[in-house]
Amino acid sequence: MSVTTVNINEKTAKYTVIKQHICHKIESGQWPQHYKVPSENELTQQFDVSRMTARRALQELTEQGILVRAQGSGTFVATFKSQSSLLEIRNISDEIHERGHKHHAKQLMLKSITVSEEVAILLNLKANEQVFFSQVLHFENDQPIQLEQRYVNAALVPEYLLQDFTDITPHEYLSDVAPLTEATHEIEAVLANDDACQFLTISNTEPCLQVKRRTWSTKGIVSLAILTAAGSKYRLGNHLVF
Amino acid sequence: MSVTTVNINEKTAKYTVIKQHICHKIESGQWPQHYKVPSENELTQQFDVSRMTARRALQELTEQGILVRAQGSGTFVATFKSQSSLLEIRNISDEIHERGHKHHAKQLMLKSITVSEEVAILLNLKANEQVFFSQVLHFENDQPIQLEQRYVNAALVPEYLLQDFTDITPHEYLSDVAPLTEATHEIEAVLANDDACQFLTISNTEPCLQVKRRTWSTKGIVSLAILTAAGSKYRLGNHLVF
DNA sequence: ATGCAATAGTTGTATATACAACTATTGCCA
DNA sequence: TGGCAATAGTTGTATATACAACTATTGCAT
Repeated sequence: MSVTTVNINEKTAKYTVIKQHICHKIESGQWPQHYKVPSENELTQQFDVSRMTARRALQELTEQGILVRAQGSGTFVATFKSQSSLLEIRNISDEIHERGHKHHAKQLMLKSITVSEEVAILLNLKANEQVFFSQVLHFENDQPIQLEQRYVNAALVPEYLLQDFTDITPHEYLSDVAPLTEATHEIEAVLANDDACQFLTISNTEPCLQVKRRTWSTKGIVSLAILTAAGSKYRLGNHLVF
Repeated sequence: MSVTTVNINEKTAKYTVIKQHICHKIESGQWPQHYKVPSENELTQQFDVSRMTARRALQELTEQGILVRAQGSGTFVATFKSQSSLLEIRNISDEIHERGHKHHAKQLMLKSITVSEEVAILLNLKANEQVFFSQVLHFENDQPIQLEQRYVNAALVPEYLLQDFTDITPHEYLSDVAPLTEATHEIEAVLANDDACQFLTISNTEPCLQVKRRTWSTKGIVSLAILTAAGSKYRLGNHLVF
């Protein structure tokens, strides 16, 4: 006769127990910064597990930035002084959807082709290379909230201007065409220029949040987006939107 | 006689080879979103490795958000449409040091104790709970660049006002006293108030970048910091500073 | 045809083992 | 004492194995 046992309580894996034990030591102050934590072999004995299990606990805590490992030397509590936080930069339509079921609309204002030298420098291109430009105004509940001005490397995304961006945002289109990219950002507080004032229906004395976002693929820079939002209209939470 | 062989080229571990292979398939578009990637057993055969090695490759790509795994079903290419980027929020002294060996100074402007109801609400405290306040001006090369106004939960950090912050910043002190915390942020573009204008030596029409940062420990909210920087003076790179 | 049990396939956890690569210490020899 | 080789200890990579947990399909009995 066989009996099937069912775990009602959440099973806690062995490596999780070890992780919690180590976290507790650090949180309670017993293990200060740079403290040498028990080696894999020591944990193996203390918790009566295999070395691979002890290793997994140390490994995952290292990935979380709580421990630091050095081959040949040992594992140590990381310095948490210069612990840095992260701010998420998100897709604007995702953002608006999650902030309550508000309506997100967008309006394409302008599409053009440029060969300007200034713009080429912004994109790290040569002066004679083609750049596409698009200007999209994003709405939330019929209120304009963000102006998106985007320069796109024509060589990498030749069909960019053929899109009309009614179904997807420029960001979504580029993510499809040139996936697995990296991005760098600059954030500034600025006064909007005349165009932006008009589109966002604000006065030219109102401070705006401006994010410049450069995205890269393995073949080079894909686009530079300049997003401008009126500071008082669009307060950002734990993340910026794009 | 024994011969020692030395690897001149960087050794590439087997699991790394598998990771690169998978990444290539995805980057080149051969494996689209939601594509079912080979199972651990299949990879084991294809690459002539053990299952644990194949597993490690899938595991690490999952941690990077490139794959998604479902027990019992399989491993799939993740959706990269709403891929979100991250903006790092860093310690201000670290930041200045790394931007070239510029000098970072700070000047403590004010320390006080408050029991104001407004402030208590900001910190999610009851109206009668004590709050400390500090105001520190940060300099880079003798130029004021950031004003840091900070409200601190007195119950959690009773000795906050005893510090004079000549050696460490308030942020560093709090990180020591209440480590392993989480934080939420709000970013706004604002016009500086009169105090801030005076300290930062800017006019009251100049837009400023303002970050509100709430830090939490397991015992509750620790502090609310309001950091104000003149937009034109302090353009932020890939990270905000604190 | 419907419902249900058995089954094959997949990922998750855990162990035992072996060797490689690196570090710090020990101890010997000059 | 100074320099160097041997050694012990630590983390990194890799394999083989076993079983648990979950999912989707297959196939049988009603």
